[in-house]
Amino acid sequence: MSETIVPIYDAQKIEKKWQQKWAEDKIYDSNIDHNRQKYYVLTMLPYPSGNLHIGHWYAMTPPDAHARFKRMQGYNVMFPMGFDAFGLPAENAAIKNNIHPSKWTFANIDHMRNQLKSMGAMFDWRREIISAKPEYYRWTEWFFLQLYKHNLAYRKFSPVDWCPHCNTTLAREQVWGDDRHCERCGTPVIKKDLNQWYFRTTNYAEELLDFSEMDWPERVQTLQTNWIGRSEGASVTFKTEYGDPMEVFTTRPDTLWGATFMVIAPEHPLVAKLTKPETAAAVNAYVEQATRQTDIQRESADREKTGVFSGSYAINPVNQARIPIWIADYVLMGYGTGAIMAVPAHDQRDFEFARKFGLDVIVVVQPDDMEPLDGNTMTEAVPAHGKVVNSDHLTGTPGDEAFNKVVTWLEEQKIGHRTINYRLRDWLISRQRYWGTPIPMIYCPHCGVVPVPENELPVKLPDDIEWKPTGESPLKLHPTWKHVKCPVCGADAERETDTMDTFMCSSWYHLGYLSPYFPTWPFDQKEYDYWMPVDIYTGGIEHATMHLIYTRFFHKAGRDMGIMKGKEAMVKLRNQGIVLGEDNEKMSKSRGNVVDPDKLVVQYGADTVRAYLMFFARWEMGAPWNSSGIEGSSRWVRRVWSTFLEPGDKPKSASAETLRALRRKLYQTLRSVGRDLDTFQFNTVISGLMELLNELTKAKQAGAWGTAEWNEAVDVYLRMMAPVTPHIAEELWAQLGKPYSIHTQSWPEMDEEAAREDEVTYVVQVNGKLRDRITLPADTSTEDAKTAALSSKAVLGILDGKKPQKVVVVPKKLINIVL
RNA sequence: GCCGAAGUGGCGGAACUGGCAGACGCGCACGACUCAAAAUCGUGUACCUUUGGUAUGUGGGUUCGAUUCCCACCUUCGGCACCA
Repeated sequence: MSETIVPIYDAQKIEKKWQQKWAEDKIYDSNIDHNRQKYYVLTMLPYPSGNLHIGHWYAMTPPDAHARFKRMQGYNVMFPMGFDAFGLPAENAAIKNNIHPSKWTFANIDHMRNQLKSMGAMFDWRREIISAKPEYYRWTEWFFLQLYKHNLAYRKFSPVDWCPHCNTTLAREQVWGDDRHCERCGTPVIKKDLNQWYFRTTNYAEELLDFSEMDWPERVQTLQTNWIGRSEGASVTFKTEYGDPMEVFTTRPDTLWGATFMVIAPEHPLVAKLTKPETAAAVNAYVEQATRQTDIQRESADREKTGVFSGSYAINPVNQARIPIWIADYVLMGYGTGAIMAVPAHDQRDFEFARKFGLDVIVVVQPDDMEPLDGNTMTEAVPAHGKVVNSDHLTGTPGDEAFNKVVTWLEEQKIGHRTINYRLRDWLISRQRYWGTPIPMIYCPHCGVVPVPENELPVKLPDDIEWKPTGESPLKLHPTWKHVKCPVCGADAERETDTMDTFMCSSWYHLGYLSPYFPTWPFDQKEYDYWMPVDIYTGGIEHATMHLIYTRFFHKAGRDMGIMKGKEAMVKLRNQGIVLGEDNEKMSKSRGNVVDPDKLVVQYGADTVRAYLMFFARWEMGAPWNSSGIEGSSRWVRRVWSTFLEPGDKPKSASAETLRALRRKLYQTLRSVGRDLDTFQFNTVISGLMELLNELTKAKQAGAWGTAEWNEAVDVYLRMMAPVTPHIAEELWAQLGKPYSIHTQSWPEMDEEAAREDEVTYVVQVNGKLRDRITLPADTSTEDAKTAALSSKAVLGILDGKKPQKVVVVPKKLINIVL
């Protein structure tokens, strides 16, 4: 063989060369083309932390292969990339290193953009957006104003979750775990009373539960459904002795007659009014210690119930019973109305409370399959549904009718109505930080809350800023920034000094790419009408209840305001898993198990890294990194190189049978690789290509090199490889004298005839056990196959003259002889 | 406690509609090449009491036939959780 004339595979050189050429030739520019079907591929944009992580490669390069595949199939594909550039790390770095967040952020972006380019992805960089640029955030501000105009943004003074380490408030979604810690830094959150801006996400609770016409993973649907937490029930208005209405929510209106007391949260507004002089001392002490308690202590489910009697009574509207009102922290101000009717016989929490404080337990539901219940002797609540008892005119109602019957009656009596309660809260967007989008509002002593006029947007962040982590927004401490004239009356007024949650920036970035920094509207309508909705969106599962709910809310609100169109912005969603360190732990600097993609690119080349990331795990599962595993992908890439470039022995001497087999395998692979690139089964894309290479090697040894079939196979192989390993595919394409560029070629045509099997191997089973294999022509009739199986030596030996009871023939697969 | 996902060789994983379990790769072993090593190439690689038998977390079921469908359980991971 003539190794000397075959160039060495130099990934570094090839990859740089082609990346440069593709950029010069603008082959990945995506423009409106009404003659072609559009395909918008979107991958969650990175935060410019400073360095690209292997996780970014894992998240981005397989979708890139998918995008490239779609492009070869003839779609007009847009695959944009940008940076989610506002956020705390920049500000923390600023404080630590005394460097301006903007400087830090934009330097990181420049570095990371180059790292991203080393992937060889088909990003259309003309469409890049950076959320921290005023040209971008003016529209984030504008969206805020639209939400405000449409009464979807409001300001409220209330206790909010506050991270003492990040010195800012957090949305409910950003508080995680049993100990209620900050999603970003892990510090347990505390409560603070602040005046904050909210979006009415709860207005869309019901619609957000509807996933029809969406191809989103079940897992995300479940997470979001649980997060929204819908419960059907009734709202019933009790009255205090003084006539104050006290609304409660219950999922069990059929137990209303069993309410023996009421419980209100320690923060409930009626606490003071209901407290009698003789109970004041106890109530005040209880409320005070409840406030002091952390949420961790208050919310642990196994904790013993505590509470105190308010001194007042309420009237149950269904039977005029006079029942005591208690104050207890097992009732949460944040869910329902902060007040409950307690039915100890049928709710375990109420039962424990009643037993501890000696309150009545009245049975009003009797399940058919249980002994008659007795409130005085029962040891736990019976939450099961069943026949209504002891409930005036409703006594005797079967369990399955009780709910509707009671609610209808409540509505007739005008004491209650059917309602639905959600766990979902409104989205708290105020952050007491500098590096975010300013909230474009002004507080005027005469006019109150006044929005900044749209033609004055953007409200820009000041550059000269002091870094004092005080818990107040740095904008508040700036000497001049907040002082403005009221746009309505001209009086001295003050700007809002809080900035927005960065999830606000990422709620509409998919629209930012359509026409970056468009001057007159958040996007160019022509681009919107052509490209939207996003055809496939990919990203990490950790955003299931944050970004992915916010962005759905944003789209629906935008649609209702006439800005956006359609039910959802992202039709299809796929989540990648996590690449763990070699030690099977999450990668972190402190563990020292971080895999650096830059080093891998230097060592193996981007194509090998791409191939390995697609091959080594099920993409949606993720797996621990394996540094010797990547050698396999590297070998594959180098074997492709040498197999295609080195001439074979005995060229053109292969038998017709060899060449037929080669084409068969080639087109069978084309079928599976195309299917798998379409359905995100990247690992089998690579294994399919590996198998085919093994077949090519065999054919080459058998003298196929130089034949028309060989050349056809190489051509098809390179096209199939192009989405996965774009550089080596382009280089080999060029070396073999084919016209530039392989990435503007179309996906190979399927040849069904070539892929057809001439022969099929039937598995012969006796009683389901494998006994023989027989190879028959593909067009053998089932009858002939059966005859062949029954005359197989192995079968005859087992049958030993007996007659089979039954013979099952699965065409082209299997024959099972049942004795 | 509730909701969800996943359990297949030493490892990552494959198996399209219920039809040959373990494709492909890693690792390992042996061999070729080499003075030697690396690289490369080739062969082998689930287990056992081996004319056969057992194996896809465990135990059942449906079926001629189950990794695949059904029931119960176990383990791991993720989410929610005094949510009325």
